Amino acid sequence: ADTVACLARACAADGRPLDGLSLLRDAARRGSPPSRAAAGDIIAAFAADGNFAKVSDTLHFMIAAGCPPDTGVYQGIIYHLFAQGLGGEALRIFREIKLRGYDIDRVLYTTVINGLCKIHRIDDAQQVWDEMVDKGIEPNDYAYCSLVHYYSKAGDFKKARNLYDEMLGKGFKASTISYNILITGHCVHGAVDGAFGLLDEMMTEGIEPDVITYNILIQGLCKVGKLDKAMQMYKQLLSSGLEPTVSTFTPLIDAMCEKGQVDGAVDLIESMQAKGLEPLVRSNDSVINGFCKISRSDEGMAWLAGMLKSNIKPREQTFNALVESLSTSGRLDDALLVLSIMFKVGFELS
RNA sequence: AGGAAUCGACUGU
Repeated sequence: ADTVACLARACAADGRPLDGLSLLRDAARRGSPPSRAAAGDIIAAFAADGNFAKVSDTLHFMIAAGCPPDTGVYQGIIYHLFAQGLGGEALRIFREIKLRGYDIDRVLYTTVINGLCKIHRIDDAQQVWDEMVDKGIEPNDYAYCSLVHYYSKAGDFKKARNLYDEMLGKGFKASTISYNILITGHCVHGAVDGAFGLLDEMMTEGIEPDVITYNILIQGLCKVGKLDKAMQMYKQLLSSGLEPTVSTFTPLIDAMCEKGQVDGAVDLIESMQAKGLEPLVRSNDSVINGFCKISRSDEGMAWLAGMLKSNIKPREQTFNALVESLSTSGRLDDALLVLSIMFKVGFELS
């Protein structure tokens, strides 16, 4: 029976929950009840795939086999429902298991609080928080961070900071993640000075920024047009030994193309590829738009050819910009060629 | 025991 459970969990981990479920069903038919852990893993795998019909099948199977799901199983389902924009269904299940007498633990409460924050239902989140506290469960750093994240993103830095300090007052330690949350809020609202103040603060406390910290700062700087400073942060990221990610480059490429520094953007794309990172489609669109903007539409067209060769489809507005740029620079034949490609991929001239 | 928090990705403007 342990072997069945082990194999079934391996199937779930490998993204083959259907195979895992058949194993458990066969075993149950031969008289051995499924393990909760294995069934739980299978349910989580179905939920991660958005296959909630199979989640429901597996739940019914567990109940019928005399092995009803525990709160951990429901936590996984609720988490994935929120993640896939099905918060209403998540809340319905949350209410239902409470009615059925399940004892809700801290992780499940926190999952619901976080899910509600993400869909901007802060009042409901607060209500669940209060319910948790009434039950004698103290919010931990995860729960605080969910609320801090909400207020931070909403631009209510005061409230975010108050909650953050309350968290510290309860003995939870500041971390790279908690600082990243505060820094994000400032960057989203263009308050880059505040963001850098927080960066100083964290480093003074001996908390090291990670690649996400840099990504947030770079994005914030690009947003307010401080491209030089953003590039400086990119270099600092490299010299501190961290590995950049796609999200490190995306705002830099965008901002450079926007400012007409298309050669710099192309260099960045080449550095990405040298590191094995593929730029987003959107970055390719930016390059073409950038070339058009600085009247180098021939290079924009060459970039388009490269995209098509790699089976990447530019946006409709990119085609339009290119057609316009080619025609104003007198390259009518090229403009018509691009136009024909545009129609072939199903786009219209604006 | 495991399962919950940060940039990003996807979709729209």
